[in-house]
Amino acid sequence: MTTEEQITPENNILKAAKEIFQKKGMAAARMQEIADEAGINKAMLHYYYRSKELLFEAVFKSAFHMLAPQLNEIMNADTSVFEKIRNFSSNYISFVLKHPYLPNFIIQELNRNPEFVKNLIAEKNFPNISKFRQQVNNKIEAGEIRPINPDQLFINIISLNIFPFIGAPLLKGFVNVNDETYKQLMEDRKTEVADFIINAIKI
Amino acid sequence: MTTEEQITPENNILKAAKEIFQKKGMAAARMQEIADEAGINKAMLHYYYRSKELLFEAVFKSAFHMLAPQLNEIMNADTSVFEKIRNFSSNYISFVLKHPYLPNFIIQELNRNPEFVKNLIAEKNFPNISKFRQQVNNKIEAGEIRPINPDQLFINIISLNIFPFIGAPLLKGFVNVNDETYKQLMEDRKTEVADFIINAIKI
DNA sequence: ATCTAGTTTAACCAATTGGTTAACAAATGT
DNA sequence: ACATTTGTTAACCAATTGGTTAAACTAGAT
Repeated sequence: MTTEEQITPENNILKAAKEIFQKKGMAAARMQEIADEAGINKAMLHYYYRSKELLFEAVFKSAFHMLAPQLNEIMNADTSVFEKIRNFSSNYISFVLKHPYLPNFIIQELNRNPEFVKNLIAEKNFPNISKFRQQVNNKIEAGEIRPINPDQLFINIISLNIFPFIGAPLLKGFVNVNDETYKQLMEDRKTEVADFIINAIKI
Repeated sequence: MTTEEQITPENNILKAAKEIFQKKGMAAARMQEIADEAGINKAMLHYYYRSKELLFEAVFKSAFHMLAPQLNEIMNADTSVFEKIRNFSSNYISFVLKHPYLPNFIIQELNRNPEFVKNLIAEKNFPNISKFRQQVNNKIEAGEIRPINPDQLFINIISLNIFPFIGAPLLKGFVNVNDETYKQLMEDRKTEVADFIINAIKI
């Protein structure tokens, strides 16, 4: 009983808008282009979503809701720190390989409009890492992992999983590989990233 | 004898254009806004740089040349792998703390136009990591560090150093800290990141 | 059949944008 | 002193953009 994607005009528009907004960003996206992508008249966009700004917000929230709850679920799950690191890395890389434009879109638009994050925090499923923090501190006290600021560890986990996608064009140049080889590197990271992190903190 | 920043009209425009382009991106930046920032007439922008596209390219290359040579120098220096990791982390974080918009600007525009990277690769100072690769492989054979694909290690180094700046708005929300506290986290990373990486690979 | 509500379209509009132009001012050379 | 190049400005322009409108089409209700 997954949420069936109905083929309402709203969803059709949203899908087209996602495509264009995520590829070009808010400023460079054109309403006409979105209408073409959706195969409808431009006026329909304004009929269903009042303005470009509102359509963009709908797209952004939809995109964010695809990513954030996953993070939340994993971080608050009833599993060990190491399992969380493994699950998150594996799940996120798999997910992003299927939606390559998503992370860059979110990061970019949050940089463009940092206040936007306040809206997101207010929502119910906004990721909360307090449980993770506690678990890390417990492990440190138990002498099972090296002393580390849990926030820094969290930042490291996110960085290692997300940046390789956002920085793909640059990194492809640096390591000098073609798209296919780079994709294989990303596949490998599903397990490599977690191993790397766990090695870094395990005593 | 550092390259003195002359106060020619070209440099004045370039500085203003950097400010605006890096804050808003190519598409959202307005020529009038750049002119205002530079305190000159809009027509002057076209007098010194023919078009928005060319002005943007000048800004982009100038920005890239601030970052890439540093990477190249450190990676090709006559120092050990561990020293390179420490130097790079410390230098880069210090540098980016002074130029917070830079990494996001470069990453964003390379995603918008991935072919751009081909131009950059052709330039003389484009980072080359072959020496680093060789050093890592030697260390692995010598049994001093764990087996790891040098390219993956390189990607990890870059990710851990750069993403916390690009993803700052999001990460500030996740770890729930204010700007000042977050900046302190970044200061700490000058040494924490290198420690983390070295712990991950050292046997 | 016809009324009504929602849906769709083509034509239109005002504002903005990158870019040009032609006249004017300031140096620079002779 | 004069001419020529270089720098600067305000006014202008064509194209594009997000958004509107009024008329037409559809489908269900009566």
